Amino acid sequence: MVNLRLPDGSVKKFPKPVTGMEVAEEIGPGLAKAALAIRVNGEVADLKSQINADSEFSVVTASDGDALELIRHDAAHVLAQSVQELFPDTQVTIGPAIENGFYYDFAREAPFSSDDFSNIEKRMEEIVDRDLPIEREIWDRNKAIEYFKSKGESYKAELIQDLPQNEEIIIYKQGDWIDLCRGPHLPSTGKLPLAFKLTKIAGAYWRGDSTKEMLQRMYGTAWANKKQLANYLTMLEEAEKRDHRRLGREMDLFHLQEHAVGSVFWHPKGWTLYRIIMDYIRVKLELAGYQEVNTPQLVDSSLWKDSGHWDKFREQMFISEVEDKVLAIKPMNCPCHVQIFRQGIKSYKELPIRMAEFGSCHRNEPSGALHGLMRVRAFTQDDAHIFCTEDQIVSETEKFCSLLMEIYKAFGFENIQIKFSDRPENRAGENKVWDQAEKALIEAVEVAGYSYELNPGEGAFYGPKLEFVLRDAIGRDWQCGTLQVDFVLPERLDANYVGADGVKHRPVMLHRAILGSFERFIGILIENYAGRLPIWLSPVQVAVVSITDANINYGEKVLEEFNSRGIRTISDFRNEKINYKIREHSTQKIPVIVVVGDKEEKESSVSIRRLGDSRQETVALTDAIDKLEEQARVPVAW
RNA sequence: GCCGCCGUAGCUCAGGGGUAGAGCGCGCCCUUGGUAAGGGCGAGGCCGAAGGUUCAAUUCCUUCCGGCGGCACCA
Repeated sequence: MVNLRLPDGSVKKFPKPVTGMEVAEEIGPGLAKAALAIRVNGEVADLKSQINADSEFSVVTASDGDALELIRHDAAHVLAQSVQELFPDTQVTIGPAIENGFYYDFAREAPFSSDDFSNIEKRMEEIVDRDLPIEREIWDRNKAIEYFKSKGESYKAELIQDLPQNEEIIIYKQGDWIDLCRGPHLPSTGKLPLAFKLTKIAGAYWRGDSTKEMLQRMYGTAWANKKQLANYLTMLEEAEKRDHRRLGREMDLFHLQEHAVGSVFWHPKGWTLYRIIMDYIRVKLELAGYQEVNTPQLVDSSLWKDSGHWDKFREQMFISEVEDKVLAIKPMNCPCHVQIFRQGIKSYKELPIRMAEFGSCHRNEPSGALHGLMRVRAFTQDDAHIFCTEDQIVSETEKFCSLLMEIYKAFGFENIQIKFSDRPENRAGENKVWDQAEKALIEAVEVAGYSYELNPGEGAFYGPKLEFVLRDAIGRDWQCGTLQVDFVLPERLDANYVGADGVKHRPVMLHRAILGSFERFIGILIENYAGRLPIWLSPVQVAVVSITDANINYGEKVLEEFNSRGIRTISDFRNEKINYKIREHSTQKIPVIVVVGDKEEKESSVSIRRLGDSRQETVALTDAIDKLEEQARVPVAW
């Protein structure tokens, strides 16, 4: 007897083991037709799989959240079959479902091109039409290896060989096409909704290892229906419109050019934005008890050797040889901050010392990693190092976290996740020291009351770290802030303070940043707001626009009054129609357009129009200034 | 760094063995117009760089540089 509890709480009884399909048919023919798979005790399984014991049971249909993964995984298989039918010289490797779609990695001498997509998609649709049953089989390991070897599928054979000895070799068949796969799958290719599309072709290393050969990865997207597919494609277009590289040019914020690859040319408006953010952070840090410093760009290699960078980080450092010295452009600020700490004798009474620098750093990032403002070779961090005692780690962590949360909130980010990254392979310092540092940091974040997830092996070479990941308006995650506990560098660079006992002690160093780099953070801001920055961040806050030449004198007066109150205001008194000017300043994403015409001039008022809102409001000039001054102000807590 | 694609006017792009085109933008003129593009005229290009093939290269080939998409990397 098998008892199955259905989602509505009722129980179906079967005298002997049944397949998912049989249960679905028992419940109703409509459901049986819509069934794609089943869920037994929370695990998705093939419709044809047998249920031998009492279970929680439900049927997975296209509207089920788990259906998409099945659909995407099947789409990958159908893609692979299509490619092998059209291009028999292709070997298959792996092809999983991923967020929004799927990919399949192929090995083939000749490159595929996106021109091949329409043919491949057509063949995929044909295979769906053929409605091939998808059958699951368990094969003998050696037979499977022999089979794939005989077909010239060396990658598949390698995969099977590397599977743990006790693992079953599961094979899925659709028609005469066979793949090693864990499943589960749809019951037949005909169940795959015709709502997929190939999106891109790119290289990918075999087994994700850059020392191994490069395969050709074909990406696609797949959905439960055409409408979902269309929505997704629209969403991609929207995301492209908020690309900070495009908006940076359109809004005249910055540019990049090949004479300084990976470095930014900031234009006046972009630099204004940069400065607003920096000024804001500067005030916040001062209020939080930090002292700002500034340290050299070019530093002798001997310091980097002492700090450990020469060993662990040299590849990414720009080196300059002058006379008989080898200098490096600093990739980090920490060793320099230790030098400031080391000047004079420090007492425990001075700790914690919070040393901040808007530190300009250069790192020779791999060319393929560069990406607009998000990944550059020259950047400025909102960097600081807190020199403290071990006892102070917890309270400093708490203070830092609350400062960070407050600042993120001011920029409009409220969804923050914390990751804890522990010791990496390539590291400095004894294991004992790492034990100590990891324990201290975990304890600190727990006392501070934040939840976090583990990110094993991703710490900095000198210490474990917390990473603060913020989620933007369209759901993408960005790692910005960081807090790292470091027992290594103070040791290596011989930093010490005199304790209450009159003896020298090592301080602990907390490396921390909130924005990360200004460049990257500005990129994130632009994309998060799709260029429509909050008024306090807008490089130009107000445009004063005249209706006709007759209003220019009044317009000049309005402009002057706005600017004299610290509101960043430009004027547009050109001989153009008001529609034209509204459009232009709207596309420039200026948050407030102030229109002055005869009416406004006569009554000393202005008409205010806000970005994204076609309504207008006419208010007295003095009121307008008071109100906008208030709204345009930097949100510093006093 | 690796694989693939791409590089033509400020921007978006078309073209293609006989040294170039559109729209937008820009300049000038007309227009003085009340909330997302008024009209006319005009200027603007070493067709990424260097080599090669060819009577002839922006076009074909090679190399380099840069960009884009992934992969790897992000200490």
